Amino acid sequence: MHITQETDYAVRIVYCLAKSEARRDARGISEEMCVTLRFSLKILGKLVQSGIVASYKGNKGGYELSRSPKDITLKDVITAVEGEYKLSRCIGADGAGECNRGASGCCAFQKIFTDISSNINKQLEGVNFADIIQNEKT
Amino acid sequence: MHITQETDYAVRIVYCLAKSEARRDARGISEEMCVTLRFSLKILGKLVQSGIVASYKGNKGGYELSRSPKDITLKDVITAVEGEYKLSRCIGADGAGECNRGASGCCAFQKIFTDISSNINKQLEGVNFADIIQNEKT
DNA sequence: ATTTAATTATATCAATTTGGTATAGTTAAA
DNA sequence: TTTAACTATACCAAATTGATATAATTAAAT
Repeated sequence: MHITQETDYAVRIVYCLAKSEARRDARGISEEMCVTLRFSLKILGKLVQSGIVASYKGNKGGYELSRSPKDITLKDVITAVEGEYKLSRCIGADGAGECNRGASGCCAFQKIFTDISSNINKQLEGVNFADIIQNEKT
Repeated sequence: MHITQETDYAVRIVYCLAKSEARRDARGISEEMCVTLRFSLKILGKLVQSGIVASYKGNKGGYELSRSPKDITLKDVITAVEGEYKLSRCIGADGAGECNRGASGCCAFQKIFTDISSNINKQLEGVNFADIIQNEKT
């Protein structure tokens, strides 16, 4: 019932890129965020795949955010690393049922779990990286 | 970023006891909730230890809720099985810092993670088992 | 007292997830 | 052509999770 270490690192990496406002290579990011280079590379790969980060190969290559920090939310990063959030396995990512308890393929908790998941998702969507940087300054 | 299978079972077990309004033995509960007897016993042990459920040994023994369903929330059950909820390991259960990033032992995310954790906790505290049973009937 | 039907404590174990590493290959600027 | 980057794939070990086993304890009923 918490984000994984890997996701925590991912949040810090995105934060680092957001603050840098420049292309950064994996080595620099990993040193600044105190995450091993190889693990950073793995996480950066996931962030690239999900479209949050753009990568540039070759000499002078590196990583940049692919859109403005204000358009990247905590939910985006969590989803990129862990997949779609849901409270219980018994519900699908879209809120539809996945468990088969009860004759109707439905159970007492599907709606409740779905509602809570959706509220938590809204929470996570409400925090973007421009805000995070802004808040830090105050 | 979701509740474990064990917690999901625990929620169903508490729900079962809440609906029964009578002393139930582990075998009956486990059959009704489709959880193996032994695993049910383990979960019931945690619920007893946390004070949600009362146990009675010996012949005609079994389990009952130790207080009214309306006074048992989803958060109570999740905490009983998984321990206190927090979004990231980098914050303590009380919201105090546990990580040591940054010179001051503080980091850009401690406040944000703490705020979100506390909101999610409020969500989970807002759902009690009397409501769950009530909702099901409509 | 004895039997029986229950819980309890402790220990163990296998499967899954998580955290982290290694290697070989690809790309593009200089 | 060299070099400094990223990429894809695979692998492995530690931690967590899900589940089981055994032996002991308890209390009602006979």
